Amino acid sequence: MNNTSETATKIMDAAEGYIRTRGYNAFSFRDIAADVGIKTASIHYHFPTKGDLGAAVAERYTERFMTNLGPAGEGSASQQLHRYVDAFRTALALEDKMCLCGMLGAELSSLPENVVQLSRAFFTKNLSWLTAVFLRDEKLRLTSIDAQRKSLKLLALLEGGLILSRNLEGVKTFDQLTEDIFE
Amino acid sequence: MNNTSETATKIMDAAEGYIRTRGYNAFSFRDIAADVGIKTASIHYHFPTKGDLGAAVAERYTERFMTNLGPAGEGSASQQLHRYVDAFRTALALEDKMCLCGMLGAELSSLPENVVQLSRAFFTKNLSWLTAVFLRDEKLRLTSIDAQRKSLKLLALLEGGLILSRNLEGVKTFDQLTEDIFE
DNA sequence: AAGAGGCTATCTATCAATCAGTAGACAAGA
DNA sequence: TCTTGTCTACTGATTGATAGATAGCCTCTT
Repeated sequence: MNNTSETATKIMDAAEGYIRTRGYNAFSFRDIAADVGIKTASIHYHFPTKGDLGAAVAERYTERFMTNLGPAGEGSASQQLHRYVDAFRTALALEDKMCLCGMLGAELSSLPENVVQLSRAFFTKNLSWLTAVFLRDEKLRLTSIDAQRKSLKLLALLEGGLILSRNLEGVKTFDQLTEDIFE
Repeated sequence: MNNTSETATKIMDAAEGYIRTRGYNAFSFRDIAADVGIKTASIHYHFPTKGDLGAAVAERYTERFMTNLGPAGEGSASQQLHRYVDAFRTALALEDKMCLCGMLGAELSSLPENVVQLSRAFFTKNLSWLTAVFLRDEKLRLTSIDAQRKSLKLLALLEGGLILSRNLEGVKTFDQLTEDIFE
């Protein structure tokens, strides 16, 4: 049950791909097994239940996402905002994928409790990071509460923006949505 | 196969409820049958396949949603915008439900083709309605393109806002997201 | 009026496929 | 020998869907 082994990584990769395109309830252990080239029983060795797999994927995704962003205090606020929006844009442009936690957050009521908590944690971590960036922006000079609200609105715009973009005109739609958020 | 009969309506009500809370792939004919008080075979009489049921629900939802909004030219632009945002807010506040097509839009890649098309149609109809309202706003004086972009951004904010609100602090979060969209 | 036929809407019973999950054998490597 | 990781083989439950019986009701014909 070593979740950093090569096989475990491949399983998580496949699961993450399915969740971000179809949703948590639209993939099976069979799908994963076929992709990785193993039997379904082997998946259970690494991740005892589907909920465990979902939780591991959510945790890894959040960690990787935050690591890629880097510390909120790094570079200029404007740079950091661009980097943030680009994290979403790239997923859409290169792989036509949703944000993992945007998808899980929508499916909320049909998920195991631990997955729900990890999805929520992604949102709160993102909001903290964004709020710190907005507070550092010298042009804006925001109060703490205003920075929080601005973060909330940006995150909502991006999560909803991914849904709309995938259903309408893809990256073109996404770019129309995000073009003027940097003032 | 009369989809306006009392039973068909109850089936659609139940299906809509499940889709808007759990998603399309997280409910079964058994769930519906239990709610309505019939057998699963009876559902197939009214809606031959799950895709047919999903499509009927999406069509009814869009129709009802647009009817409740009324014509884009009615009342003041500001009134209409408030009414629009309130349509989303009410669903969240009273029943903790997503927008049907926000949910379907997220699950895009795991849905039957006709359901995808109807979900997309909901978005385009909403965007047309919003654009017409924004263009009528005398304070804003927007170009057609700017009105379209503003519509896109509002819809994305609301769809993403529902996801975040359900995962964070409910209506409180939603109100923080929408408080200043009326300038 | 009586009854035959057809339509509507439900039921029982069942299907093959798929689901997540388990038990236990087996092989390779330490 | 013990651990790690995979396999075969299986389970019981659930999935969407089908076949066919049945009952109630309406209409047309005799």
